[in-house]
Amino acid sequence: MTRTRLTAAERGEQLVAAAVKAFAVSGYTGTSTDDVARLAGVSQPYVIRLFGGKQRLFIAAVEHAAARIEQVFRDAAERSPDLDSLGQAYDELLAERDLLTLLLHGFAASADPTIGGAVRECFGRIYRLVRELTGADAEEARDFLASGMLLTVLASMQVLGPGAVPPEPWMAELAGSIHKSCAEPEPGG
Amino acid sequence: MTRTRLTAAERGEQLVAAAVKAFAVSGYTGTSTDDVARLAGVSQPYVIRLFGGKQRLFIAAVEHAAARIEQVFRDAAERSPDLDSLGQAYDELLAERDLLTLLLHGFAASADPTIGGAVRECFGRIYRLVRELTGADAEEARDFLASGMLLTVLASMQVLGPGAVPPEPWMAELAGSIHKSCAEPEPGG
DNA sequence: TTGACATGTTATCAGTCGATAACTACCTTG
DNA sequence: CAAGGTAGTTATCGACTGATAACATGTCAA
Repeated sequence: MTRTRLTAAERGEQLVAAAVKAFAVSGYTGTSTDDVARLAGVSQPYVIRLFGGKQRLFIAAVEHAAARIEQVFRDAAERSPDLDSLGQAYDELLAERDLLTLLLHGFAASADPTIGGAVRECFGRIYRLVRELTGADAEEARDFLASGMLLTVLASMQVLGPGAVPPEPWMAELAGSIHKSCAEPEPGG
Repeated sequence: MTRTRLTAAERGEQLVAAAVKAFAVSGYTGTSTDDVARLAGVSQPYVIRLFGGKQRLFIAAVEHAAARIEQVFRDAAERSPDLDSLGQAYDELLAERDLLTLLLHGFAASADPTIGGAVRECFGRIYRLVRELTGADAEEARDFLASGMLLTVLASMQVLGPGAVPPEPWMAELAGSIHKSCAEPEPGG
């Protein structure tokens, strides 16, 4: 029989994973701690006790998402330490839409000082990591992050990524011009 | 004596303006219809009756913000129909942070099908307008929107715009490299 | 003036939410 | 086995929210 009780650390990780999924759908205020609790199969008061409050759970989820992106970037840079490599890695992150949408909810929720502080720190860390891994200058890093933000927004709007909405012409145009710079050989060549 | 009663249309406009401000701070679920009502100086049930529900009020606010951006772009294109001109206009929109943050909340809330549909329509309309006004190709328009999304996120995070947080090094770097392409002469030259 | 419509309010409700308190069950260590 | 810490639950609460209903007030045309 499987273990019936987990350590607090294990349960915490499980809850953060559930929080990423739940908060990505409905945002900070729109998601109840009970939503997260049920997704992880525990009771709602236990979530509160483990994290000390809803806000801390949300911030933990945002930081988890940011850490995941950092990890993906590090892996990509290990293969090839340039912006193209990281860009390709970010494209693959579109498959994990929850991460990106959660971050977007975090950005939008920055009016709350505590959340804003945490979110800015995550963003700054990613910016510095991109420059450090690729040696890009400020302008190059800025363009890279700009593309990333557009992809993040499009993914959250379900214009890109798995389970995307039926494409309108403008969506196809936008998606088609993505990573033109990555120089895929023309189809049928 | 000033009129004590407004027409429904006038009150509606007033409420949409209040909704933009209120929803920008706390998002769709985090803002109560009573918040909006008090900001506009009317009772909460009246807001519901005028708009039919909270969701319709939110969508009206998002569409208002998008329409404002379209208007700013049209004005800019009338002066000079190129992307630099529109980019400069968008920079000035940073002063109206509410608009951009509200849109960001809208993007993030796209998991709701009704809101998602409205938000995607606004985004598509802006994309088409940019191409139409400037004659930009898909790739140019994409880069323009990407920069816009980064600016929107930075403004929402209070990294840019009025009342921004005390700048960290990475913020100064990101802000400093913005619109390098707009070719300001080097300082002290 | 009067009546009818449009503008707006107060009262109220059923549902939801985050958080606390108190209790229970499990597991390890001596 | 006993005991104490760890993991987890149920019960409950006060506050808040969106929406409805009923009522009140201002405005304009005939």
